[in-house]
Amino acid sequence: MGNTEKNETNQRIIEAARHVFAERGYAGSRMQEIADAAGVNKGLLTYYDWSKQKLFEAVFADALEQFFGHLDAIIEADMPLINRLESLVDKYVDLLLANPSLPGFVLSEINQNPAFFQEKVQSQQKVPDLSRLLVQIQIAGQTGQIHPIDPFQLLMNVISMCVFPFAGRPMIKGMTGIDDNSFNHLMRQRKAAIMAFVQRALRPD
Amino acid sequence: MGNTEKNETNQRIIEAARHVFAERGYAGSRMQEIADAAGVNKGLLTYYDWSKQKLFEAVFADALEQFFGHLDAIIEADMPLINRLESLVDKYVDLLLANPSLPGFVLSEINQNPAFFQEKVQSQQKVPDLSRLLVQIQIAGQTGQIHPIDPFQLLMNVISMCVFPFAGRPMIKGMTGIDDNSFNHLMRQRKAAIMAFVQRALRPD
DNA sequence: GTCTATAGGTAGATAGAC
DNA sequence: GTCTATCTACCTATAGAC
Repeated sequence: MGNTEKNETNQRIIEAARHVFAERGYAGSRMQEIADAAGVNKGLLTYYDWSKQKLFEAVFADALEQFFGHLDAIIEADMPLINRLESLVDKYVDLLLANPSLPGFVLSEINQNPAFFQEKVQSQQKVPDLSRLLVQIQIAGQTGQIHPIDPFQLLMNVISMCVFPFAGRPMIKGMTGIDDNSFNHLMRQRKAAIMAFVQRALRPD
Repeated sequence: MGNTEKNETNQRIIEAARHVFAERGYAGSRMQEIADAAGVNKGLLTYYDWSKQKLFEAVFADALEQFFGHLDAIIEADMPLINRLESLVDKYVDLLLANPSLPGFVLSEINQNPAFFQEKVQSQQKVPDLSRLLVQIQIAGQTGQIHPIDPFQLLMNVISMCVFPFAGRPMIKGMTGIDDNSFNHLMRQRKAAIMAFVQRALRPD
């Protein structure tokens, strides 16, 4: 991934690749379409030393970084469980509002090539360590701060509620007939809706 | 070798296509791999009048039917809201346990080809009408059966919590290192976990 | 019904002109 | 740096042998 110098044309190629790969997936993308989207000739992709595989790895590594990177910061910070969950929902939905195609892209590619993701997990630290958060949930249950709950299931609940609507965005848009603006509006409302839901479910008897 | 054999071979082709398309997506699938998975020669695909597109449409229509079909039955039935939600979670997680690759497949293809899904929605009744359920949630809130909640957000919460872990199954398996058996065990526990969570969140003050 | 061989088309990559 | 032309490999589909 050494091709990230400031060359403007090269940046346009990377941006175009990000867009095309996110829309069509790796297998469905064509170098010709990436070149067209970048407004450059296909031959230039070779000139800038990009193969399809290299372009994808650059774009996908970046997507994984975005998808998981924000979690780390939230998990490392020192705050009470409810605030941490609130911060997670707030920041995560904001991230997805700014990058609505991210979940669909990442989930599709991981589904279609689990081995590639497995490598990333083992070789690098692209994937956050959730154990601290899981322990905090366990303790909060034991000390009566929240109603006791299986930490894994709570975390899965919160992440599911944040991410799924974006992963299923074209489905939701298709079924309800709403446009991008209405969808975004619903998702901004959703931040408060999720937290209200979680807080009611967690509040001690 | 009579008609029975012909049907049997054709059936093996369809099953193989279901498997390969679910794993690799439309663009990443190869007719050769489908033939191999079916244990037949590639030329037979033409003999049984299958093009790649035809095979995919057959398999995908079936997947949509499974993904949405069960919702209809639950929505049509006449029961109190909480029971209906419980029935939805119970039946839906069971369906996904039996077909774990279904969400990843359906969501990937809809993301990569929204127009195709849009057609299905408009032309046919493959997609359930959720309005009855939304109205029931609204009324339950107004009559004090449950704590008032935006019906869309509640429905999104419940569906997200059921479907997302399966859509992200390779990711979850990769991050936690668990195998299929452990994953299935967690998802079976999850049915009760989701309903307990929802019921606590919805219970009136 | 099933196989082999191949036609026809397309996509990734690159050499070489400018 | 950018474009045109082309090479090579692969993929869908099918004709024809058995």
